[in-house]
Order: sequence, then structure tokens, then C-alpha cells
Amino acid sequence: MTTASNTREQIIDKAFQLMLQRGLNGFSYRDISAPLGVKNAAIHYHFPNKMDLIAALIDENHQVLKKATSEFMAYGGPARPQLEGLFAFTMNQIQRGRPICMVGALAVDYDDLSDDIKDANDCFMKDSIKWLSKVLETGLEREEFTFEGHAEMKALSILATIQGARQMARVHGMDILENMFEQIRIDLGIKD
Amino acid sequence: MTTASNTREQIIDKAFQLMLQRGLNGFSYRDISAPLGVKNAAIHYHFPNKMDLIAALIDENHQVLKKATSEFMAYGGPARPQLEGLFAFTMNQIQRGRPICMVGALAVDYDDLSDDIKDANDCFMKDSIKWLSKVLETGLEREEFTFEGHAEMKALSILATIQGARQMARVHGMDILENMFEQIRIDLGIKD
DNA sequence: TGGTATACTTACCACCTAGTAAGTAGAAAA
DNA sequence: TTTTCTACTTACTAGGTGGTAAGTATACCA
Repeated sequence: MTTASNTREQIIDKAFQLMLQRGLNGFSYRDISAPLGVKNAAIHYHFPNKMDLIAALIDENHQVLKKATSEFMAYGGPARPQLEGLFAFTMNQIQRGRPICMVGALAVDYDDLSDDIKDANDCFMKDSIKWLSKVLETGLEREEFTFEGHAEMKALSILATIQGARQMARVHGMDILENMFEQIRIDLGIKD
Repeated sequence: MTTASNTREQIIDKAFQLMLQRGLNGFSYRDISAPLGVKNAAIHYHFPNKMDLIAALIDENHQVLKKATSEFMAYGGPARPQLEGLFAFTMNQIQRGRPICMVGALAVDYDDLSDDIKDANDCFMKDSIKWLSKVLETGLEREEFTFEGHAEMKALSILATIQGARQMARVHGMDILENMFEQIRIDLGIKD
């Protein structure tokens, strides 16, 4: 018998991948249970309904974000590696079979979401923006970046670009992503 | 009895709205037929299967793009009104109950699409990029805009930003869209 | 040794899904 | 006037959907 946490984690992992591959309405409990070799009811045991599962996915993703950004948020430091970390994380996600981003996937099926899920998603987005805003402000202070406009607005625009780019890359090929990152660097006055 | 074309057009219109509201897998034939006061089979009469319907939606959207850009593509002219036209079109779509853009909606459910649909979507995107690249090149020549990097790369990045922004606006409110447009203007060196 | 909690499975269910085959009302053509 | 065509409706189906209730094997605890 596999341990409880193992199955639970496998369900989250598979569901997360499926959501970022096919969208919220594009996968079923069967798509999760079949490859894991368990029954649908096993999923219902861990997550009584689909919204509970989605909530767990958002929470998981939020933990990953917090872990990756906590050091910079607490102590600051060079901004450029933070930005490059975002680019690398994005490429890594895609290579791991997660072509689109969570916010993008949830935005399409936004009407289906419960208020709790909407709040959790909003909260995740706010933390993302907060982090990238600080990266940009720090980069400006340390003269790593140059840009005009408010840091938060610029952060929002960069996150929107990456979100859109991940979706476009599906149609247009992965090559455009590196180009898109390069354009972001150029727009931040980075020359190397 | 309503004329044939009327029902057909109403189906396309409703389906388009539903796709941009809920994604490809987020609406059913029932969601189209019920508000129109027809039966599901009426949809199947005009569009034998769902892919035929989606193909019609993409074609419709492509026609709109061609119509809106044909004059500039043929004769050129000032670039700024073209860019502002894109912003205005985006806002108008959202106000008409089409929160996310077609490419964004289709990208999420990309695995479900037939090859024909993928090609049609790709073709639409290529024409969008071609148009915006020309707008940016013209803007640079006429000294309406300033930016670094290739025009096509910059075009792609702007389209990705708007695509992502539309989705983010759903979570974060419509206000961010105007901010995002303003950031794009700033990044193009537009001051007014 | 017996009881309880955990982590499932088996066996359902009501409802929804896209899709089909056959029938029909009205208009247009012969 | 009869036939044909268009644009549907009626009636149906096979398969999938999230979800539930009850049963069960194993581990842990008193």
C-alpha cells in the first residue's frame, strides 16, 4: 500500500499538469485516476469535489512562489538573477509538460470558479506582482535596469507578456519565448 | 420562420461569445441553442460537429481582422491610430462580453483542436503579427514611436501582453487594461 | 485482542455531452 | 400541381461527467 501522502501528491501533480495542458474543463477525474492506477473515488476521498482539488493546486503553486521569492523579499539583493530566474522557471515548467501558466488557465474558465478559488488566485497574482515590482524597483535603484513608468505597472505588463507568450508559444513554437524574454530585457535596458 | 442566414449568424455570434467567456470546453451546444430558442440539432445542421463550428468562428474573426487592417496594409499611413485602434477594439470586445481573446481561449484547449483548426488559428496569428509589425516599422520610420529590437519581436511581445492582460483583467479588474496600454505607449516612447 | 482511523475500492447514480436518423413545414422551382 | 430543397424539430443513443454510499484491507492504538 502506498502511503496516503504519496497518492495525494500524485493526484495534485497530475491534476496540475492536466490543468496547464488542457484547462480546467479540459480534463476529468478519469484523466487523473487512470494514469495513477487508482479509482475516481480515491480522488474524491482526498478532494471531495473539483473545486477542492483546484484550491489545492493554487495553494501548491502559491507555496512554490513563496519559497522561490522569500529570500529576495526578505533581504533583497541583485535584481537581474531574479528576473532570469523567472525566465528559467517558465522554460522549466514548459519542458515539464506545463505549457500554459496557472493564472492563464484559470482566467479562461473564470466563470466556473467558486469565490474562494477566485480569491486564492487573486492572492497568488498579487504576490507575484509584489515580488516582480520589488525586483524592478531594486533593479532601477542598483542601475541594473532602466525603464519608465511605475514599477508595479511594468511588473504587471511583464507578467501579462509572459502569460500571453506561453500561450502563443503553443501555436507558434517554443522559439518565440526566448525572443520574448530578450525583448523584455531590451525594454529594461539590459545589454549583454 | 427566420431566415437561414439569421440563425446561422446567431449561432456563430453566441458561440463566439461563449468561447471567449468560458473557453472551448466550457460551453455546450445547449448553451448556444437555449438562449436562441432553437434545438441542438439546428446547430448540427449548420455545423455538423463542434470543430466545424470553431472553424467558422476563427474564419469570422479573421475576416474582421482583414477588414480592419486592409486599408493600412495596402496604403500605409499614420501608425499611432492603428495602435490606438487595437486598444479600442480590445476594450470594445470586453464590453461586448468577450473578456478573453480568441488565441488565448484556443491556446488553453490546444490539445483538443484538429489540425485544420490549428492551421487556421496559426494563420490568424501570423496576419495579426504581420499587421502590427508593419504598424511598428511605419511608426519608427515616421518617428511616431521609438523602440529597440526587431519590429516583429516587439509586435509579438505587444500582442502577448494584451492577450495576457485581458486574462489578468478578469481577475484584477478592467482598470489594469488602461494601465497596460499606457505602459505599452511608454515603452514605445509615446508621450502625450 | 478488539476497536478505531486511514486510505482506499466497488458499485452505483442522475445528469450532461456531442452526435445521428428520421420526420416535417414552408418556400421555390418544374 | 407536384416535386424538390431548405431549415429546421422530434426522438434517440452511446459514452462521459462529477459525485455518493457502502464495503474493505491495512495500520495503529489501548
